[in-house]
Amino acid sequence: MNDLLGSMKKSCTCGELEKKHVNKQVILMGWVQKRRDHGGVIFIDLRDRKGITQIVFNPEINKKIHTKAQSIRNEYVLGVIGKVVQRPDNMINSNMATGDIEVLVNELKILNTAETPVFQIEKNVETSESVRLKYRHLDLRRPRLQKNILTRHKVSMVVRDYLNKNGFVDIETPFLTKSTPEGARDYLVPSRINQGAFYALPQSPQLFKQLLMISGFEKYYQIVRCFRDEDLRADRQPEFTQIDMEMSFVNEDEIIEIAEGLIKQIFKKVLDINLELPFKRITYDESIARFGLDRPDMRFALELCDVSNIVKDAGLNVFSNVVKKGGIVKAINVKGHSTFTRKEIDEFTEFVSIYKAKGLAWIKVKQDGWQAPIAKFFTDEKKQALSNCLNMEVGDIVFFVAASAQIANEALGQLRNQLARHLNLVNKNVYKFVWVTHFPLLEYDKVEKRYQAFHHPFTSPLEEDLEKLETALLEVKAKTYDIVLNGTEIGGGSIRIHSKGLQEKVLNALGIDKQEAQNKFGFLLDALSSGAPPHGGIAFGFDRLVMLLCQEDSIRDVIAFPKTQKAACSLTDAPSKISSRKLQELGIKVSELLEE
RNA sequence: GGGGGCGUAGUUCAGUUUGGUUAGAACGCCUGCCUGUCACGCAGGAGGUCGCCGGUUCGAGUCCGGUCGCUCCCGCCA
Repeated sequence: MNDLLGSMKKSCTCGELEKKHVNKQVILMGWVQKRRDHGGVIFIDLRDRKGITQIVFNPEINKKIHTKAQSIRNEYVLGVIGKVVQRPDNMINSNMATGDIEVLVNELKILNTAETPVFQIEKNVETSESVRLKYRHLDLRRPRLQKNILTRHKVSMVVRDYLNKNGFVDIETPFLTKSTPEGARDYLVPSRINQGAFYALPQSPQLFKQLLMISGFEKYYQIVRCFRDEDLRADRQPEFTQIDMEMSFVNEDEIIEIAEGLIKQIFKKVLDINLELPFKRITYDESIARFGLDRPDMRFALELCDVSNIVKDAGLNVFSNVVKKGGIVKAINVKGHSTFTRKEIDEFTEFVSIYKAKGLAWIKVKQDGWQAPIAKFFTDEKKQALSNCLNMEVGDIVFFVAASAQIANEALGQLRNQLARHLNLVNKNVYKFVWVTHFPLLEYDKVEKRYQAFHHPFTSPLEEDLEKLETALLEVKAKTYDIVLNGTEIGGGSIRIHSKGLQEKVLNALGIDKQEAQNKFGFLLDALSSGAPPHGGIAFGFDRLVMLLCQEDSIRDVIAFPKTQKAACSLTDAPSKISSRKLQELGIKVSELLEE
């Protein structure tokens, strides 16, 4: 039988006692981190969220309590009353925050016993993720997740504080909402009252925050859950959190400025790092040209170079044929690494094949000339041109990918990051931000055979590109801005369309005719015609941001109760089957194929 | 939908290449001893459906087929 808490009240935490508290009577409560039973004296490390304090049971001081303490095991929950005493000089533990003192116990309550945990509640005891997820309540006791979750809390506080002070209003938006045709797959919720009809969980509060601007709130924010029914990744969960913002009467610069201020505050308050503002800005086109990706890691150079014009008639068919078909040849010069082995090059070749590159050509620049299978195809003149373009010097190795622009850029951009990892060029303690602006408004989906919004269908085109809406859709750039930190997109936004006419035009370009537009977005179009102010906003991936601040590799490690890659919760076993009665109530019949 | 990795004591792993006696180690756990430890120490002990199902074989942790789970990635994620 456990002891009752009664009127016992924690007087301090296990992390705060030091020399100046000596002789004080204290009441501590917490979990047993470790017991060391010497037959005579028993030491117990008592842990709470703030730290660990050594408590001592001495049979000479209190025989009865000492006897009781013999039954204590790891993770038991204790309440103790005792006196803070200074440790003898030679027994001070300098590795411990509270190592100067210990607490001599004169009253002990065993508030709860505990089964031996399936894994040790300690730092640096490796445990597989499946076990950690199944016993998440135990994993959350450990220092790593405690720290991450507290960091997450701190970020959230800083965000709220900053936005509140800047006049933003926290407004909740519905979770039970309308399915939209564009974008990710929706999570659906059946309606019992309207059988056969479904709500969708929001992929983001996009339209609601625009409506709030139309309602005149001018500055909105929310730290809000979003839902997308797509396959998971280390940085993608089916439910995730955004810092969502929207402002009226602003242009891109004002939103970027507010967002930069927010990031600066977070880094200052959470990591005590002073970021320099403003962050660098590059356009989407420049980002793709120089780094191959729309989320460049700016911690290292290794820029890409388009060599199509030089190699297209160099007599090397794999290059010239690609250029003839409208593709490109891009190259990356890895300075000073002509020492790459055959095996390393093979690995890089295999790496780019993930991104559909069919091969990876290379040239090693040696003292006595080029060493490369493709070298013989180049005339001296071409060699010189290539050398100049890529700044090739003795000791360098250059990699080439020839493919469609999309594949070549993606493959070489990914290779760029891979090379940086391989060569250890990335410093984990450096934080390089960059804004990537002016994304295309639309892209062409070859599978669906139609245009799709690159960002979302409510994004405003650049004013100077409005005419191209009629003539060259794919050349229209948009008023967008993504913020990228060390190669990870942590946020993005846009200026929205606030005129009904333009919105209809863009929907039309997306292949949504007037009738369909009215059905699906009628409420927005109506609102736009009711006096909508110019407005725009941004959303940050809260989990990703916290992940980077915690130097974790997966957002699962900054979410208290994450899902597995099959979108299941190991702790609760969700999702699970439901009774036929409940299904009936909802008017839902599960396909026979799925039933056993 | 596709490709890669992993699955052996409570936990982390070795053993699988080349099938062969009783499947090992560390940590944890249990018992006893121990009055100054803090990775306490000493002595002893318990603990395994080798993910699951099937096949090959005299014999399978090991080989083959299937399946489930975890994970990384491609596709997907406006």
